[in-house]
Amino acid sequence: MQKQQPVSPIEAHLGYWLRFVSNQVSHAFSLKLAAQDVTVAEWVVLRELYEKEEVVPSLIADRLGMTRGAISKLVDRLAAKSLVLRRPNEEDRRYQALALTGEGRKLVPELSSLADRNDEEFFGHLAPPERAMVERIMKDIVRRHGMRTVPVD
Amino acid sequence: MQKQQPVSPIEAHLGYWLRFVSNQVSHAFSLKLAAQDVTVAEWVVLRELYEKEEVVPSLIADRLGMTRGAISKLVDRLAAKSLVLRRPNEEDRRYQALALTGEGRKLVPELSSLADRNDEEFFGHLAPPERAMVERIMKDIVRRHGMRTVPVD
DNA sequence: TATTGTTATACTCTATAACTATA
DNA sequence: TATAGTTATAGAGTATAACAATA
Repeated sequence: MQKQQPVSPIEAHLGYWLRFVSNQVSHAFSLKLAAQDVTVAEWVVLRELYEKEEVVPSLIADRLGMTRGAISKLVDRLAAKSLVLRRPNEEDRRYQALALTGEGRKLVPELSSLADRNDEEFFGHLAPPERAMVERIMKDIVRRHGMRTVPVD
Repeated sequence: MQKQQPVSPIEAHLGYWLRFVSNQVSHAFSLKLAAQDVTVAEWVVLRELYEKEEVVPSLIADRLGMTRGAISKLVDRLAAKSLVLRRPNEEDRRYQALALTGEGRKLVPELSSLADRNDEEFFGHLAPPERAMVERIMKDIVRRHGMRTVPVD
């Protein structure tokens, strides 16, 4: 039996606790979305399209930190579910525009209320100053590290 | 053009910011581990085995919230890298014991220092009371929701 | 030649379920 | 029959890179 080197416990890392909670929150949300036959990545794309009217796939890929290939497959699924449309751009035919269908536009507010409910479930008990402090710290870390893309997974 | 229903911005959810930071922290850590040819899931298993001496795969699966099938494949990879051994149990041959090899045992402290460094990078700037508060809040949420498994992904 | 979007390949993880060896 | 571990299949992500169409 070899000697044990001193190794810090995983629970000593703040990143561990963050991932612990974040994974459970995301998982609980994904279960709620699954009841509507939507994945978290799909939800994020639908949410992006809700305000933007028409968006080019490459732009979505940049904003979400996904590859164009990943977006392409994702849009395939959303189109198959009749939630999103691809419209060819006549001026420059390399481009296309993504837009919500009527069905997709109707679905977003429902999914959004699932997100509200999920957040309330996990963080609703926090005192307002606690909540504000966590939010401030997280935003601060995002800013310090120049994080730009919306988290999808 | 249809009327827009009021939809809360994603940034209004604390879960959004948590996932944002947590994903970046985990991603940065996975890059550090990749330099040692190890994934995050593999690291968690190695870390589990470091203290426990010998562990049954089903127990690992339970603790990490993974299926037995997932653990089986994971252990295949770790065994192929000569980091983990499977030892058949002679008393009940349905069981086996997992244990670190010498190489695996040597590697864990190195990976652990990568974890330390990663945590420091993202949370080192926090004032001790801030850090303590975040940690307390996260642990509290874990306790409230009866979360038991170690987060892997 | 550069860019958009698609497609192919490979890899990690997930989940379900069939399968084997053993008890 | 129940359990431990393996294997197969399918699905959702990731990444890289080749590819066709267009500019």
